[in-house]
Amino acid sequence: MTEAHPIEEQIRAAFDEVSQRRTRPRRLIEQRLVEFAENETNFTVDDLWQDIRKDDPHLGRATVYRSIEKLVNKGLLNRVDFADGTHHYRVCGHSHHHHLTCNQCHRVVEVDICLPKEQLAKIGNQTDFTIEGHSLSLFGRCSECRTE
Amino acid sequence: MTEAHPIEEQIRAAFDEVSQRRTRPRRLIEQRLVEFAENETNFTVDDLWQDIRKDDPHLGRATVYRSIEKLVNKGLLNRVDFADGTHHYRVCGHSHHHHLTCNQCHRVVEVDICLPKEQLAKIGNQTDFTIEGHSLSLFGRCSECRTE
DNA sequence: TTTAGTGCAAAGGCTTTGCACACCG
DNA sequence: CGGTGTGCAAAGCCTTTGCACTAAA
Repeated sequence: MTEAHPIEEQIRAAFDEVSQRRTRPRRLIEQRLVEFAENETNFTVDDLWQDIRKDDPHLGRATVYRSIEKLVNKGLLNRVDFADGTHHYRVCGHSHHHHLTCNQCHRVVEVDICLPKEQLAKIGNQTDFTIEGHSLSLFGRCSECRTE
Repeated sequence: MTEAHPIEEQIRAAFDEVSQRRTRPRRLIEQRLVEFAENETNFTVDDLWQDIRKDDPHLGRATVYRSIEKLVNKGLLNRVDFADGTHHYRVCGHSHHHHLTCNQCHRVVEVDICLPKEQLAKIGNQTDFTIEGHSLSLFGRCSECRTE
């Protein structure tokens, strides 16, 4: 667990880049995001809001939406769409990786699996597309949910 | 363009399995789906509804939602979530493949790229998950949009 | 005739927006 | 102080649901 730039700094830096004032709401959001990042937890907008409201019951839902939107654009947060139509987010500033989600408990782990570069290149040629990106999610069942 | 079971039959068969009556709305939906399938077009619920309303202005939106839901469960339709939060569908009864979508014109082509089996197995072991499925989408820019 | 399937409109979630106010710098 | 960022509530989407009615078998 050694990092040149701990996640805390990354989050703070991202916030600094998308805003000019260090307000109370943003500090609170920052706090939670650090926690979520450390636990590699995924969360919904509402999760985050409910969580923050324990500290500040007057903080508005819209504020949370507004912050999340900015951080997603900045690339710090990753949006994951579940099959049931709900949207989840996770802190994902760092290196390229993908997610494996448990179909039952929705636990997420990061995995370092990806498409072979040569295959991507081949597809690019075949289709005459410039490949700019991809999204990959694995689904399965974790050991705990399997034994239940 | 030769197929033992043309897409038309596949669609009809899927409908037959999820319902008991061959109603006018379903026939209309069927028709459009065949077109969409042939053109490999992706569509939203609303696209489909608007399209059908040209033939039958009284057909209800809810009916379209209800049919799509059944066909998705049946596996005939594939749901694709775009980054902007919109949901698209495409007819996809057949073999395993993934999609490459143009970021600009949203044209979709099917590609036969996938994760290496050995890698999937390795991930399963490392994480102690039973891998049950995956979703993979490629994004890029098609030749036409690139040259504009 | 029976009842699956439909159409309509209302209700439900989630998300965005408008606007006056608060508070950071 | 000045203007960014906030809170609130209203409005907007997309989607689902309840219910009386239509029409397929």
